[in-house]
Amino acid sequence: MSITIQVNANLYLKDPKSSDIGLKMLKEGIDLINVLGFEAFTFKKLAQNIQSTEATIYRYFENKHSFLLYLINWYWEIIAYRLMLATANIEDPRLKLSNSIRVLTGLPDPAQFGFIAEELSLKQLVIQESGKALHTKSVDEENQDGIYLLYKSIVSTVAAYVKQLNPTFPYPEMLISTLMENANQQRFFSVHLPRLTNSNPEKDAVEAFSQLIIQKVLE
Amino acid sequence: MSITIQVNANLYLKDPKSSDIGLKMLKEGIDLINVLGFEAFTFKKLAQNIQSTEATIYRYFENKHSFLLYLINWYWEIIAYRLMLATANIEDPRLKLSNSIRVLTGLPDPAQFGFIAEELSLKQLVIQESGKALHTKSVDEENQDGIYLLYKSIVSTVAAYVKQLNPTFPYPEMLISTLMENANQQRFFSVHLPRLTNSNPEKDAVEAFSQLIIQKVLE
DNA sequence: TCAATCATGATAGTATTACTATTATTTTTG
DNA sequence: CAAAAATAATAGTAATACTATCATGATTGA
Repeated sequence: MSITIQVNANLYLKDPKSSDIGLKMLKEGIDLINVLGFEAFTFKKLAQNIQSTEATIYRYFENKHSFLLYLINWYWEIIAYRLMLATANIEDPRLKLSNSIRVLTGLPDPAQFGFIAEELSLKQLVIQESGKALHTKSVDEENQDGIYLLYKSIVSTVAAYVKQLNPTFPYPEMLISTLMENANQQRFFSVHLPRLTNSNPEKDAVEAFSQLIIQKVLE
Repeated sequence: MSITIQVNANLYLKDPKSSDIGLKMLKEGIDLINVLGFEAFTFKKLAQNIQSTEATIYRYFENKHSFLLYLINWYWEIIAYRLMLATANIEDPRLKLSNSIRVLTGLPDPAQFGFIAEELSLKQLVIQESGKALHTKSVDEENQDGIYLLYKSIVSTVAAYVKQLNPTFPYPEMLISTLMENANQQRFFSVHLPRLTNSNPEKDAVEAFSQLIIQKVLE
């Protein structure tokens, strides 16, 4: 089975998944950003890496920033897809929620993944760079263009399970967005500033922490 | 009473608090970054704003990135100072912790502030830009230079109260760094992506949420 | 199969940025 | 008041984030 995940059309000028060279841009782009960091990443370097030219890349993406947003949205699409799978045919809201928290904050199950090839390197990229995509003067404009619809719908879906379990809990969206964002933050800490966390790459504790919070807060 | 808060000496070439023009750099720099966003902020623009030159600013700060780190560290110094005040002469660890959470996640008490003039605009800057300062390829180097010592000591101090209250809780540092980072994140959401949160600028709920988490998790 | 269209490549160019360097002028201080 | 230090003025550089132009190769549809 092979799955192609579609990304919001406002994020590209020409669909990169519609051509070989576009696919190369995505694949090599992810790796290059992971190696160089987003600041040092340039379309020129990417063009060299895929034996193409800056002009060609600019025909697919308006600019560097859009390219990053595209990749992050792609990641969210994967998460949304996994979320759907993980909650399908489950009635118990408690289980629905706990499966969702696994998808949002856990590490991808090695037994399961592989069929979305870029998932791991994309996750790496999101951990390192997603903060930069959001915290710009252009958030509001991008929000208007619907760039964050998917992100909001993920939070809203999972927050609904929270409401089901505990209708009087006053902060369902805040609880979910906290745990979601925090998962990336803690994994960044665990590599670079380990004193700020109790998780580490050998024994990842981010999901356990998140499940604990959920359980304690809603019990 | 007037308080001057000292910032880590690795963050500047020449102490900006030691001269008039240096102080202007800080004051105008904060405002300019808040207006333009860090990406569009340049030393040239700052120089124009303070009737000085790029060269002069470069004698105080190695580069734009260091300037941002300086400002964020200054904010942490203020927080550390407030933390010290808020926990002085208190024995009960429960109260110590709850006062600490107020300092880390609450809004500054209008009755109290004013004596550190830049506090409000600095907080604004931290909410918008602090993610960018951390998520760079140079984190590890900066960490080696001791840039994050203060941040780590804040987390460690408050985590110690958590341990006192509940010695078997397995994630004290993670709990505190989660709530600390989240406070900025949620306030960003409340302005730009309100569907992701249950706090809003009119009725800020970030501290209440944080205190609730603490209470539920440690009870 | 051939022309038209389209995607890409090659190359050049521009304004801005993030600095560095040099020298002149002003301010501070002993 | 002289020497030292700080700042201003100005110029310059390599890199970046694009835009523009035109040639070439591939695709397609009549």
